[in-house]
Amino acid sequence: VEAAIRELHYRPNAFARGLMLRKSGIVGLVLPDLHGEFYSEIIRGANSQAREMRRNLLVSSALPGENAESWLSDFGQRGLVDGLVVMVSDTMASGIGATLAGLNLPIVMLDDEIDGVEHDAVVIDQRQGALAMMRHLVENRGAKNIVFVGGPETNIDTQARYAAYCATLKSSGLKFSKSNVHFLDFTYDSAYKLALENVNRWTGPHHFIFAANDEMAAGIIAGAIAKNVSVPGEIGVVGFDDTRVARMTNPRLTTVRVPMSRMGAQAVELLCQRIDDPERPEARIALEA
Amino acid sequence: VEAAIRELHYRPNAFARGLMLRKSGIVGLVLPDLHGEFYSEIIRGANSQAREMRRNLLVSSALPGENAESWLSDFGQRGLVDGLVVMVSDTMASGIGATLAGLNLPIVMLDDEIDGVEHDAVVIDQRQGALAMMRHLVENRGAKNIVFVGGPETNIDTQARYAAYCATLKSSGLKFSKSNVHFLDFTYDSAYKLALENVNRWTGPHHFIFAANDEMAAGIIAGAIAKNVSVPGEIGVVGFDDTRVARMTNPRLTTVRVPMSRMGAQAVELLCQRIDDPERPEARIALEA
DNA sequence: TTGTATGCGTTATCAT
DNA sequence: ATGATAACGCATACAA
Repeated sequence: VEAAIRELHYRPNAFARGLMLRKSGIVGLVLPDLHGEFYSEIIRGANSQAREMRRNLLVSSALPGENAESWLSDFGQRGLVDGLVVMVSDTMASGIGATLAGLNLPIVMLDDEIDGVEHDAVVIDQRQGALAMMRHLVENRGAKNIVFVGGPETNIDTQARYAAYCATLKSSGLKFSKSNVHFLDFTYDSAYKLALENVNRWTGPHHFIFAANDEMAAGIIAGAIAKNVSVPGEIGVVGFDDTRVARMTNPRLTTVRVPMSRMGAQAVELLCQRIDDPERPEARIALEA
Repeated sequence: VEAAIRELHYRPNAFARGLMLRKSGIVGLVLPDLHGEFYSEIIRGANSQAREMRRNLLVSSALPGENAESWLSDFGQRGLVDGLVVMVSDTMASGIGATLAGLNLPIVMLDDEIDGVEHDAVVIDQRQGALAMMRHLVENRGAKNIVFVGGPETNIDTQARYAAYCATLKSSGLKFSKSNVHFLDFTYDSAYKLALENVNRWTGPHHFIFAANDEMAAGIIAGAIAKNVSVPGEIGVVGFDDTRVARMTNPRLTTVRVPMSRMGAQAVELLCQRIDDPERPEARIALEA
């Protein structure tokens, strides 16, 4: 038989197999967006772990203006994937939770959780990371004034980092000012523009800018330099994520390392474990920033 | 019937459907690597086009040290995917061609072609782009000496860009020197190191460095600055790809735009067209750099 | 241990 | 036009 298999190049048919086993060997990875190094690294980690687990990886991100929920439920119920790794990121998209619950599929949430539904999760301890950064600015660098530049206000990462920002200001007796808080879109260009308009107001001894990702931090640095403001001489800028851009700014960026590819890998590992053993208790892995 | 479908949340089973139709609605995207913005943008374009065509996208990249060919043939013959978009990039991996031919699946090659096998292709006119850049340096900037910093010597993009480099030197009467050619690995860090060691030798009036991607160009600029060499004062540096880093260097990088996400999108479109109509004549789309 | 038959959920074919 | 049934390729339960 083995000889015949080789001779005829026999390969079991995936559909017939799936029909009996109710398994495809495919795990889905659903991301809110595919732009930038953050998502790219998650895919890379997920791919590598999927290969390790002998699974295939189906990647998908909703197009802007598309009804992600109806697509997701349709897609999930056709049985093509054995489970899903889902990242939502936007706190406005609360309907997704109910949709996922209705799928009756193993789900691993990335960087988020949904109530009332059994699912595994991989989260990054962002609060701790953001607190560490803020503490660093206040305690080691004697920060007197810190500007916060976030992504969209409804973004879950922005919220976590903003909360740590507020908490640290309070606990260290620094004054909070609404005019020190800006919500952008995580891009270099918008941060660059913001810096052009505001950097003169921002500068001062022991003044810092805490950007919610590295790309915006890089944009702010470039904007400051364009306005002849010296970084870190007249103002300090720090970022978040530790993407490759953090090594490319001049000076190199102080940032918070987020294990992006590990997130993807861990999520896929958790998912495959649960597919193999549906009875396993819920797991929630927190990765350190 | 329609009412019952809604009431019971009926969804056709993907396996049973695939068994009859011999179609899964899944297209595969096989990349040599998932590192960096280049591949990330290809995935983004492919995803967006796949959604448009109501297909799902399976992404995969071989792990280092893995036998990609046996995996590919096994995978392709199980019938899970309706077709493949394949990027190889390394001219050493010539065995892949025969493997793909044996699959008897619709194939779209990215940035490459394989002989003796019918397949569609999406290529970037790199030669033209690299020639344009070289001509710009020679004609508009009066370049007298140009250093070439490529990726791996077996990389297909490196070869195309290197060929244009050599051709332009020849046609414009500049002297070629083996010591002006370096093959690295496309990363910032290795280019940074290379610059630290060589930048003093490189500087001079009308001296330029032509890096085969933006990341290495950024690394070279940073290395030069670290050695107190002014860019572009004492030496000019140009890149390739027009990734986001090109906007982040200071000064902004002169580079060649490569429509990465368009590549991914075009490839998926071509693939789906062929899946729907196997008789369609071979297509080969060249995108301008 | 070896061989045979049934069912998985569809689509397609054929008889009504 | 409508309804019954075979076939897709495999895994599994059962008979030999």
